[in-house]
Amino acid sequence: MTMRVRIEDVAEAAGVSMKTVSRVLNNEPNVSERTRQQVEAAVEKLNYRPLPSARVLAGRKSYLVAMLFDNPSSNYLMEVELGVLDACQAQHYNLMLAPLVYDAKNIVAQVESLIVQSQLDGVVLTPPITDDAGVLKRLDELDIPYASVSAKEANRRIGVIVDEQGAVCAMMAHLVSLGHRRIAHIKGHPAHGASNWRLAGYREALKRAGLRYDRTLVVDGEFSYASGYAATNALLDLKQRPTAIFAANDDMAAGAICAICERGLSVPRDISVCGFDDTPIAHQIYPALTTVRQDTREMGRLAGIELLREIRERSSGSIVDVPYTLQLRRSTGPAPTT
Amino acid sequence: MTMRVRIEDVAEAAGVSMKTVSRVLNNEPNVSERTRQQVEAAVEKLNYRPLPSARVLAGRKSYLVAMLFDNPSSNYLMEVELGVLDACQAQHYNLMLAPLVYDAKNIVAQVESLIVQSQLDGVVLTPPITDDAGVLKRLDELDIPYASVSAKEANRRIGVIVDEQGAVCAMMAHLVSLGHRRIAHIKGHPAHGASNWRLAGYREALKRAGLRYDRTLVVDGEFSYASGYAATNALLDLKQRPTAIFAANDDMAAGAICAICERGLSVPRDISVCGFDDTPIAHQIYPALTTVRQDTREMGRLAGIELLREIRERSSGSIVDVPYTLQLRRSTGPAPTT
DNA sequence: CTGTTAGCGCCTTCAT
DNA sequence: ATGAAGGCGCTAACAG
Repeated sequence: MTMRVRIEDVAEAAGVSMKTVSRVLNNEPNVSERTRQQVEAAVEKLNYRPLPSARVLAGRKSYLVAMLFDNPSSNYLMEVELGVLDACQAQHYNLMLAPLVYDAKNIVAQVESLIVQSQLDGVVLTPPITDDAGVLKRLDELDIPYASVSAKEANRRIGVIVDEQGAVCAMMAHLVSLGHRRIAHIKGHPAHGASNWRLAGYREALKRAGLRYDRTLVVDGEFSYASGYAATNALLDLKQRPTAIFAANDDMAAGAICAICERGLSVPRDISVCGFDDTPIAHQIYPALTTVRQDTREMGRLAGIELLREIRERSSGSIVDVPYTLQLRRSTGPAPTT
Repeated sequence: MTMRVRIEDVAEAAGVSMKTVSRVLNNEPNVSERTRQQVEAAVEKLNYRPLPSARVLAGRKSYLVAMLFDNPSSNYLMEVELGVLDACQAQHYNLMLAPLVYDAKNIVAQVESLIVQSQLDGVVLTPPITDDAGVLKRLDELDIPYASVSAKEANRRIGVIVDEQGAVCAMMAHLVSLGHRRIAHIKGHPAHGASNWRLAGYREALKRAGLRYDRTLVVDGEFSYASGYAATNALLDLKQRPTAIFAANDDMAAGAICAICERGLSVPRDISVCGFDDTPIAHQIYPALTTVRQDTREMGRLAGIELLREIRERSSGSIVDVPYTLQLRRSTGPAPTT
């Protein structure tokens, strides 16, 4: 039975006092570089990790942050979570997962109770909670630092974003270069800011390409496979079908491909399809999906880093812009010649 | 800004010692009924709530359990995690996520350090850590309660299982009833017990159907999409192709479908494909995948419940058998008539 | 720059 | 049945 390694043991191993070890652990100033390295070596060697309860009890901080999310079963959130976890572990913070039931009626109360009961030092917000005015207001009132992942423009203070509108424009340009002129768009869930940006990018791209905006080609969706499937069936019933479909996320694009195949049509020969996110499903369907990749895990990590920075030193967290990349795969091809 | 109410304040208000208040709070014996009521009244009046950190630091329990896992980006684990979270929240325990690098060399040390440093009250094990003899041995030595999700038979003490062999047999019977005689199997990752059960079920089913075991029809895989794709290409290169492919999980089945489509063949007209797990991808690919469904979230929840039961009262946790169901979808059909 | 001395709020052990 | 003293592991405040 191994005994727990305490700060005292690290101090002894490094030949310094407990307090000096504590300084190093908390990135406090007034430690010489040499001493810092000695302490870090000892921490590494003994594999020391501070006991959260003791820190909380002695100090004023809880070293606990939570990630707030709504729809728990999405690949997107899983990836973000792992990234946030990376950031927290690197700085010896604990991460609490807070699955919320996104119900406008009591969401604010849920959040407040969570923060007070658990003594949270800060929270990471994910869509669509990033854009709930009530939650944001209460967070400000409680003076709790928070970082948002892909918040709407108006709500951005600290966190990460991707230039989604630019990404959509770039993807649309690709479709246009393939000869497509009738390009449809399946919108995302209206509560998510991403839905707006992606739609904005779609319209912007049409304008740049000199194509007119045809509202019959823009249909509602809600980010789910089923909604993409339904939306595509509506598009296929049109007198004049689109030659390409840009779905606001991969799941809906997968649903679109299914609907197209079921009618005996071929992707991309008859209709090209592209998505957004580059979730695992993108390369696990046939044909592999052309999509926009955003590094969600990295986004989570950066959001975590900015949050912790803000917690450590107020007003020092910022917005980080994470680059996107186009993943051109088999689901897009030249427009059919009519 | 009010000062925090401490146990001392309650003691004073009730006219007793701190320890007596503590006894009442923890339902310990040796408190007269009259005293108990006085204390409870004081607690109520002052709206006192014990501070978790202080409790953990002073006591021996941490109210913290961890879920150990290896491959973080799998739908399977995400679901299990949510289930475990359900169980923990219901009993006011905290869940810590422990992504491990499964490297036989230091996995035991990683686990030990995690447990000791974080003062874990128990852990939930997921495959393949469930079957790492070194880890299990050390867990027993440390006398740390643990619950396993789908452990190998020999390692089952507390946790949840599914009759995977029976499930595979049932699915195979379905294929046989569709007229298939040349049925291939893509094996799972060798370190996972599930791979063995599924292979065993495959052989068992062949025997029951009076079909001979043809080793050229059984190929290696490792649960990844890419491995399913590669394995299927090998099968399609055979002089005598299979008419059905049973992949040990859904990701590999998706890879199989892709490989088949790429050769211009059709699923299920030329070849039927089925998988295992019923992860989201199963109904997000075309054609929708016939597969075995196991309720992974429920499995996580039950594993959490059994673990907490064991923590509360030793030797009271047990093994729970979770039922499976066959999901018959479009990827399987009648065997082609030769 | 570094070390010493007190606790943080609660539970444990050992008295009474 | 109850209480007093001591410490859990860490950090804040104050020395040097």
